Amino acid sequence: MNLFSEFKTHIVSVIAGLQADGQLPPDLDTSRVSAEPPRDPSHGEISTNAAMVLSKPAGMKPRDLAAILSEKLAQISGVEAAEIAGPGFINLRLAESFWHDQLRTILKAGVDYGSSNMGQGHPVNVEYVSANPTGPMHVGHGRGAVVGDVLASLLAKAGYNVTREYYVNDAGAQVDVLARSLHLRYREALGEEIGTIPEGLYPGDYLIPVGQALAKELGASFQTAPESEWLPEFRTRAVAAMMDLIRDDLAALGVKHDVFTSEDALVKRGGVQDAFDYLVDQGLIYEGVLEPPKGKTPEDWEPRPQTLFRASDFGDDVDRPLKKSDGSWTYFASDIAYHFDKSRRGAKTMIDVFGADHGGYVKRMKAAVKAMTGGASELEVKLCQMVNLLRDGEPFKMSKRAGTFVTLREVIDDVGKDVVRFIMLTRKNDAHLDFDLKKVTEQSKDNPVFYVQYAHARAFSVVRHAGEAMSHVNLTPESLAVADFSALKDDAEIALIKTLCEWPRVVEAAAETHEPHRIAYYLNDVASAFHSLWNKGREASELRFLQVDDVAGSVARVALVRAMAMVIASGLMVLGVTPVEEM
RNA sequence: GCACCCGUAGCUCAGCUGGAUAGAGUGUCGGCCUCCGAAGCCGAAGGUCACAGGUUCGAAUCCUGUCGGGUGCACCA
Repeated sequence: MNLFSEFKTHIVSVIAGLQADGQLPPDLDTSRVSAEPPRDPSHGEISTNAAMVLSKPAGMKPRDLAAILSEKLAQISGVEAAEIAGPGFINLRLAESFWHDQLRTILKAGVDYGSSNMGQGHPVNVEYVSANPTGPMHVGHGRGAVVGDVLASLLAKAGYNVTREYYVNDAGAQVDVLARSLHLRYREALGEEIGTIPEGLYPGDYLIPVGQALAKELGASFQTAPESEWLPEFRTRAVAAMMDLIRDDLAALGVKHDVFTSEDALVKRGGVQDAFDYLVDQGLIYEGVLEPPKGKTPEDWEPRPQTLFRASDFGDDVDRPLKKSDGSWTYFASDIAYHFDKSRRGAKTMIDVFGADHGGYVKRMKAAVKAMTGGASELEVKLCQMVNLLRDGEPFKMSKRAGTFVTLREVIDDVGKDVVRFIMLTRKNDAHLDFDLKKVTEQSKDNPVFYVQYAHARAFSVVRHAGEAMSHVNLTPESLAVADFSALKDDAEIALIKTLCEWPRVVEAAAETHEPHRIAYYLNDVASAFHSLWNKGREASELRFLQVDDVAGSVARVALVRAMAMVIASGLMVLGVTPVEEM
């Protein structure tokens, strides 16, 4: 519940009252009635379209209806005036004391301000990262990791029951490749000359220490053994080592998961077979031959009978194979089983955060979820576009030679996790993101992280000074919350309170649309409003936060500053960024 | 050829899920530090919201088509 939805219920009840009086017809749909902040601040604080939306069904002219409504709305507590404007908007102006009360609410709630019960404990499963366990994370993975992690935090703040999940793709041919690559490094550690890593294997240096550890532990027992003897062992160990690596990267980025689900384990316990059987029972499986893709037929294309799932019955473009020609499961088959599993574990809403290169995969996965759960669970896929690494405006050169590429870890070590996390949210997920390693370390206005952090640090600077100048006054949030705020009456001061009051609404809107980047933009707005007020104090001395001859006013302004810092901190906590008190 | 995403100021992008005169940052130009942190602020300039239709009180937003860019397109994961 936020300020604006509260007013919407006020407005709806006013309408209901008019219906009871017979002034309005009984059957009106109020679902499209809105209560929003108007774009132009001169239009007041809350704007409603009620008269325009209801005019036609009520059989009245918008402005006539607005006249009736505004008279009643003006009587709501805290409303100073209700004005009719434009085609029939009703703009509400709220009293200064109303905003002062809101400020008290913020100070009492602290960083919990903005928390909501909108989700009502609805179970949501957010799957993110799910990087293949074949090497360390790269920067693109990092974006998905941050988007997923922050989305999960955001949903939790909005009252959803969130499970954070990582799907470990530890089955399939890629793990064989990894195991062979590791075996080579193992032999290398035993003193063999292995030369250059053959094409098709993973050349990265990160396997060298793993090979050395294995050589030390196992000795030469697998050095010359046939592959069939060592492959299972090396698969397990390689995956474990890579997951350790990835977990380290995630920890460095501050990204958390509740559950790691293993694809291999899922397959071994028969999960895929179960899901498959279910689809067979539903009559959604058949043997068939797919048409070649039109326009661009692969050179090695040949008609091939396959075991197909009727994905096109559920909105996909074509039916999709679940078994390869050798009879083994496709990745899609195990992914169906995996999502079925998540659904059975209680997820009513599933959100997958993928890279944009998985775009072609979305329809079939949604189709599968629809088929498997009969609509009981819903899947949404967030696709994250590429990250372009730059250094001072120039594209960052990545050398794939010898497997060296810019890892996520290198970037984190370079600029810090807070910067990485914030920058990853400065674009909506489906837009390309330029990440300039030089600009974000410049600690200037080029750098949105520092703009927001600076506001927080400045606020604490004021609080520190206040503590020295007014050592006899209790400046804890609890006592500030009951202070006299009558000194807060300048437009710029009230404007800052209004901006702070939008936080709960931002949380709810961002949670509902699954758009975590909105938090970053909002925090920028808060910082801007604060910096602006700060600088006004340079010219208008009555706006300076601390004034020796005005203790009551200074206390009121310190309260405002503290509340601002609380909202910034609350937002940064959702982003997983540490608010700093000094820079 | 098909599917998905995108097209907003010179550049990079927001635009509160249909609202009033479309906003930031950056760049350009001009101002503000004896004073709580100038890592900041204020002002000016900059637009046919790709184009054409449609839906309605009202469209950058929703629908259709066209143009332009990106991504993905049989047993890989």
